[in-house]
Amino acid sequence: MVKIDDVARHAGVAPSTVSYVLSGKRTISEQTRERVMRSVRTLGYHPHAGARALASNRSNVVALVVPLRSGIHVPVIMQFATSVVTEARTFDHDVLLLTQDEGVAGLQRVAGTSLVDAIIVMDVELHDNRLPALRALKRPAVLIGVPEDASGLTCIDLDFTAAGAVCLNHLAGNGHRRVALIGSPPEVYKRETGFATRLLGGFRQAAGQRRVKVSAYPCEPTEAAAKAVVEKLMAERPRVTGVVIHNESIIGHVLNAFAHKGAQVPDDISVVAICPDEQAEQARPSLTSVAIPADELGRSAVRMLMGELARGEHVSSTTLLPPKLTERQSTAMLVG
Amino acid sequence: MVKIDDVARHAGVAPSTVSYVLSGKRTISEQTRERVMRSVRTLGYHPHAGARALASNRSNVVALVVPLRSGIHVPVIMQFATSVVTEARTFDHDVLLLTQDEGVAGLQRVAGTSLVDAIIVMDVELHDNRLPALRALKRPAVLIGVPEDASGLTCIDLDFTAAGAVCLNHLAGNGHRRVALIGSPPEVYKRETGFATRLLGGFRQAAGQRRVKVSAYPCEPTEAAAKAVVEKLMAERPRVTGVVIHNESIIGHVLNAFAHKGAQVPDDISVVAICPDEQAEQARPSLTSVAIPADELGRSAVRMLMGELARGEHVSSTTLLPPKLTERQSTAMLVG
DNA sequence: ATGAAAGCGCTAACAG
DNA sequence: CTGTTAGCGCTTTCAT
Repeated sequence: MVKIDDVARHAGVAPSTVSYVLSGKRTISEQTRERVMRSVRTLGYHPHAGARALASNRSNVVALVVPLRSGIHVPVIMQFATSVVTEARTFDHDVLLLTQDEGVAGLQRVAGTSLVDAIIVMDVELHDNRLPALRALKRPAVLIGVPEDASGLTCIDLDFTAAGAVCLNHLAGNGHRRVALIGSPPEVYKRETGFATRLLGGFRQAAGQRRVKVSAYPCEPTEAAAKAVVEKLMAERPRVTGVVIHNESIIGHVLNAFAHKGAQVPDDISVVAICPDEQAEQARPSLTSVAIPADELGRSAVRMLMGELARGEHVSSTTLLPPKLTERQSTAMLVG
Repeated sequence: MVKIDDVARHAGVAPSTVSYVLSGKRTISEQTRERVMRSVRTLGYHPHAGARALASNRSNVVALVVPLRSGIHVPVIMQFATSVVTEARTFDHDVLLLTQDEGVAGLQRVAGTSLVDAIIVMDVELHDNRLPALRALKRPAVLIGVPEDASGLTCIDLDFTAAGAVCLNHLAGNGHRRVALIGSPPEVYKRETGFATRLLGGFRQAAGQRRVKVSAYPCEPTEAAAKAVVEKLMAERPRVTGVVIHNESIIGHVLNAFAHKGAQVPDDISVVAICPDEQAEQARPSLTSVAIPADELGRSAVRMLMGELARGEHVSSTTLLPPKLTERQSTAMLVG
């Protein structure tokens, strides 16, 4: 392995100069910079990550904790993870992948060993058991999702309360007076995962203001469950004309079920989904939807972390991205 | 931060003894081991990962390169990644997540800086441009997928050739004489991703031996494309009674399209899928399928890497996992 | 079965 | 603008 002394010798400078050229932490004359860079390239020099981490107290790695459980659409996780990796690379950082099942111990391990400089935690629940550990950590962390008590923490998420309201208001604005929400599986609400609860809350509150009658139907992520829920809905509330779907996995199945029962979208039923734009565009008919901005969340999470690392000081904050509703073919004005 | 000297002092031993207790690299009396472990716990000691990597020339991290492109079912990637992380943890290793778009440079970076001890590369193509770099790397690597020239490399994959044959033989054994393959998007075949090409090859070869007439229909991963392909198939080859689907994303759509055209599965059409067992079980009707063993591939990949790291010597090999076909409700004996 | 001490390769004062 | 040097915290010979 070629090391910094080799490069220094080859370029006729001091090792520290090579280090400074590489880190840009002090001004170097264009001459020597070039000479050093040439040596770096010809020798194929790669600084040793461990040595660097030891000397600088920075590993240039961030941890990403991904959920494994149900209720979160896998493609959204992947999209988020990809966005985190890509953005981290623009800051010269790498990403260590952790699964949620390591829990608190995993966080303490990677932070305690200085394996990572910072942590991103996906899918944080309202009463997440990792919150105390996260607060006690000596490294910056950003949570995707907002716990009930976010004090001392940095959180970011889509504003699901506003998203619920936006969906309802869109339907109400189109004249719909009876609207149903087809949502996540019951266990997601029980577990108190913030996003499902918040969306339902915003949905209900807006309904109250608009004097729209609403009902909620949790739904497991299977075709059979989707079909059953649609049948139950149509039997129990035959006068419902608007539906909000907050469960990416079953969107297609719900649409098929409506078609099967002879309900045309949007002629008989208007549908709004909360899902990635890509999915909304591919559906037939294309879906009016509130986007799940996985890319933006990932990018923002990384940027906030890098900001904290650069400043060296921690400021608690929670950022809620405003929902963006895009009108497509699945919603229409209620006639008659 | 508490360091090894603190632990040593607290336990009344030398730092090296603490190190040996933790690594188990030499025999320690039960007495001192316990004393040291108690000190470790009471002080909350976590060895510094960078220092460790520098001194031992081992980072205890493996890189996982995941694909971003189309043609690979996202849930399978996640399942594989999860399995890799979980298995790596049992060997006290962590996983660094890389995306394919960093290409050769990414491999050289993480290997060159000693950030990782070993590398797992998913979705390797027949003529993958990373092969030379992978061969030249001074660290063990295992490829998921088998390139045309696998010399000097360690590869592992499902035996897709055998899988193609198994699917065809199952249908042929049930009396089907005309069988179609609905496969991956055309670009996957053009790109020469091994698995699609191999499956098709095994399928065709078995058909030749069995004197079954076969045809192949590439298919984009959208509902519209699936519907179009089914219509085309039924128009062009009305006498086809058996179908193999090798494209996880469209399985549901294909089944719906058949139903829509009045073709009952399995009464009119027998269907075999290549997909994760979980997906096959959830489909209605449940699908006779050859499993994509993402878990097992992930576990095996990690184990092979750990083996090489332990032995310190590289042996090239390619492991093909035998396909396992599970009969479910979607295939039946051809009658009439 | 345990200690002592020499690095591992780099960064960041400090010095000029 | 550049060089000198003292560590960063651990592992691992070499000793005993």
